[in-house]
Amino acid sequence: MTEAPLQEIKADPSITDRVRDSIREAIIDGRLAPGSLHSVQSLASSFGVSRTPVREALIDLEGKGMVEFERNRGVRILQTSIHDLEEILALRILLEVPAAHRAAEQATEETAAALSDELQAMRRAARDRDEVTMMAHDRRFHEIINEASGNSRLAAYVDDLRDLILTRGVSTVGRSRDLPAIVREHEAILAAIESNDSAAAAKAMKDHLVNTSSLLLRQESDAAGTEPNVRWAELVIG
Amino acid sequence: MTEAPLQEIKADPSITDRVRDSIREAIIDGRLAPGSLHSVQSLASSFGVSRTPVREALIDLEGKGMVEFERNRGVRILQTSIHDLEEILALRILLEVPAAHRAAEQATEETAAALSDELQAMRRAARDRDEVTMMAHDRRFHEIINEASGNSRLAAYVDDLRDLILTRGVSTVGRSRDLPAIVREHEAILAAIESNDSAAAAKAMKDHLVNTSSLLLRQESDAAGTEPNVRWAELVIG
DNA sequence: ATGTAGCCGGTAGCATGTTACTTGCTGGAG
DNA sequence: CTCCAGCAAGTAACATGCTACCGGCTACAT
Repeated sequence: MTEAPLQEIKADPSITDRVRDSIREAIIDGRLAPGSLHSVQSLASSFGVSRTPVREALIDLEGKGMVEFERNRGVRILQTSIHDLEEILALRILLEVPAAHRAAEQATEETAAALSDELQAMRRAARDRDEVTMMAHDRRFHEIINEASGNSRLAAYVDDLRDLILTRGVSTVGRSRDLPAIVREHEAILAAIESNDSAAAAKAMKDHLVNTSSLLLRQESDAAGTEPNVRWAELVIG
Repeated sequence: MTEAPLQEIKADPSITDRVRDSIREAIIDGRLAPGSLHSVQSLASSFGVSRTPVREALIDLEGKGMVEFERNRGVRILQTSIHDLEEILALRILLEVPAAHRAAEQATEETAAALSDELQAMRRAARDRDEVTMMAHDRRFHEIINEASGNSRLAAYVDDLRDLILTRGVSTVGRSRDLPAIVREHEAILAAIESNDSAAAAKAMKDHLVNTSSLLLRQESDAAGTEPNVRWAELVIG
């Protein structure tokens, strides 16, 4: 006979897990400056733990391309270059547009409702000019779609890629465009998914990502040459 | 004035690096059986090193989805499930078909020559019925194309995905189809790239990957239901 | 002033010690 | 025979010890 658990077991995140999250946050918000060099020892004492979990967390982050060990020197905080940004955004287009297509085919009531919730939260954040909250719900919105595609690896990989974008310390928003415009693009995506119109969902997602990419790359490089990411975008449906 | 180096410096791969490669090989060729549980201590003594580099190597492999730590129990060798296989093959189609398109646009003499070399080696291996050598050159062939697309992250990610496929211990070849057929598919890809016909390159790559996927999934699941990976394939050009 | 040999502090990489926990086993109670 | 408490073995996670090596600094030679 199987008993229902009285209480959900607490996952007991390890010290390594917590340190990894802390370091990732610190990199994203710039407290660990791109290009700067740090020793495992100094990080460990600032967290009040031993060197081992810090080192293990850094090995993880090295695998995701956020830091790099330099033998006998320290660990370098990496900055994603313009070229990295182009690669990452191209990958997002290649993966998320088909994912939106598949998600629209298979979307259930629950996923549509969850997306609607996130969109509502984005509207509120847009009204309040709260860019940080906006970004968080934007991220969750995309994550739900990617998971609804049925390909969990795709969702996880895109999520990792987004951390790398943040490593530049840029907001997707940018000065030139306002938050309501972004909300509108997501509304189009949601509408297509709700009506199970997969072709429209793909097109809406593609438009959104191409817009975001162009804006981001122009904002970062300002010497706006030809944008190679639109050439990748030509290679997906929608 | 810059001097030419008298001798190429040897990169001095760390113990961790060598252990990681050894463990990966052992997983792929089945010496570390899928689902089996091992202690860091036992692995360390079998390699004749201390526990630290072994643990660090395993953390790397955990990030790539090949193993999983179980607290106070050991480290579990993971087997990629049928569903994992579907996800991975879908990702390869999504990424490698556009990559072939871009590679054909930008291909130089050198890349075409390198591809030709690999293809030649594949022909020899096919004639000798040497499946292992065949696979190695097949892998390198795809890697060259992916790198020629200009997106190094894409190439690196696809390479990681291929390790996961091998974790099932399957050969791409299968009993049902012969090596020369595979060579022919690659010949079509190379021909398109040599003539800078990007649309044809994408189509050839798509055909090749869809064929390989179908074969692999049928061989593994043998209860061949509808194959969801062809539904992903509909979403890319070619 | 300039170049440089050698010292020295600091570091990652690796080895080893410690701890809390999980699990299989065993033996005794019912 | 069945059940389970408690013991013992083994483990990952974490802490700490050790070492070769890198690079900046200094001070001396030219």
